[in-house]
Amino acid sequence: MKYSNATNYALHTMVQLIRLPRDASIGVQELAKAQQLSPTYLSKILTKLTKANLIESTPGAKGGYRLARGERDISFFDVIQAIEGESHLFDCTLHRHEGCLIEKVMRDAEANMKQELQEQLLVDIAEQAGQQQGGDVK
Amino acid sequence: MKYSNATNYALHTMVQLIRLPRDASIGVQELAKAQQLSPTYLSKILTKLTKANLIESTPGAKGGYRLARGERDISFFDVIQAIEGESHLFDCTLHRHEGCLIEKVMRDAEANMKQELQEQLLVDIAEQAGQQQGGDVK
DNA sequence: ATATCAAAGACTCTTATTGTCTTTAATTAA
DNA sequence: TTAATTAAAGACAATAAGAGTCTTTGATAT
Ligand code: SF4
Ligand code: SF4
Repeated sequence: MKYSNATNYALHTMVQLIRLPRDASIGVQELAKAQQLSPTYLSKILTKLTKANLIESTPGAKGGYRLARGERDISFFDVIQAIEGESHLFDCTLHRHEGCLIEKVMRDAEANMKQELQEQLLVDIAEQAGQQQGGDVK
Repeated sequence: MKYSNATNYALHTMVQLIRLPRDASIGVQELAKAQQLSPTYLSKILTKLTKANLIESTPGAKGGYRLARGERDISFFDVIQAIEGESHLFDCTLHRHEGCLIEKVMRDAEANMKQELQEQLLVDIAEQAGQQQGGDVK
């Protein structure tokens, strides 16, 4: 029970993109290099982020990726949901009783966490995170 | 990214045990029947619950399982942790920078959820849940 | 037309979950 | 003390999900 590595990569990639100069684009090659990650694999992650309207892509020469919205409009939750999907942490696959109380407790707790992650903006950690992640990627 | 079925089974089993008359024991056979689940598989789950000191077991004839502590001392979180372990929802397997801000945000949100689950007692839903789960297990 | 880039899909590899089966050990009842 | 009963442990198989690679297609700029 753990968020996938893809989510981790996505968060880092978004930080990279947020730290990019306004209106600049960057290709998957460069993005992948910073994370020591295969470009084709990262490409899949980027496609998910694109479909979630967090970033936008332009193919062809001088193309690449850039943010699709203001940086103060990008939360941790947005990125996580783009990768992990809409699925719930708890999903009863058994009988699906109407008005299940177990599910309600679990869903409420989960909603709480997601709410908190919705309020956390990536841009708020992007500056300091840059010192870390930009620093010793060996 | 979903809590395992085992966690679901464990929650249901704990509800069953909470609804049991005081100081009565019940064997894995009966517990499994109510959930239409293989006894040997449920047995593994029960062993985890036992190791987490949520229930206690006695082998041999007239043995079985019963609560190991007061029912107001058993939270959702206790059961979940017994099955899922201590692992975190977010665990950076990459560089493990000191004082990572991404991890901090994720861990704080997770802690929030777990705190809420710690406050939710199984006994508080056991009565109504019994009507559901005891009812139409077909 | 050509070089450059993202998107899509088929495919493999690895890991975790789910589940079964068999053996061992502890307890009670006869 | 023997037999019946029950949990614990561990080996094993089946399935599903995640991680990752490779190749093809399609869009864009020069
Ligand atoms: S009580 Fe809730 S969790 Fe349990 S089987 Fe019914 S719907 Fe599922
Ligand atoms: S910044 Fe945090 S999440 Fe990113 S690689 Fe470092 S420790 Fe891991």
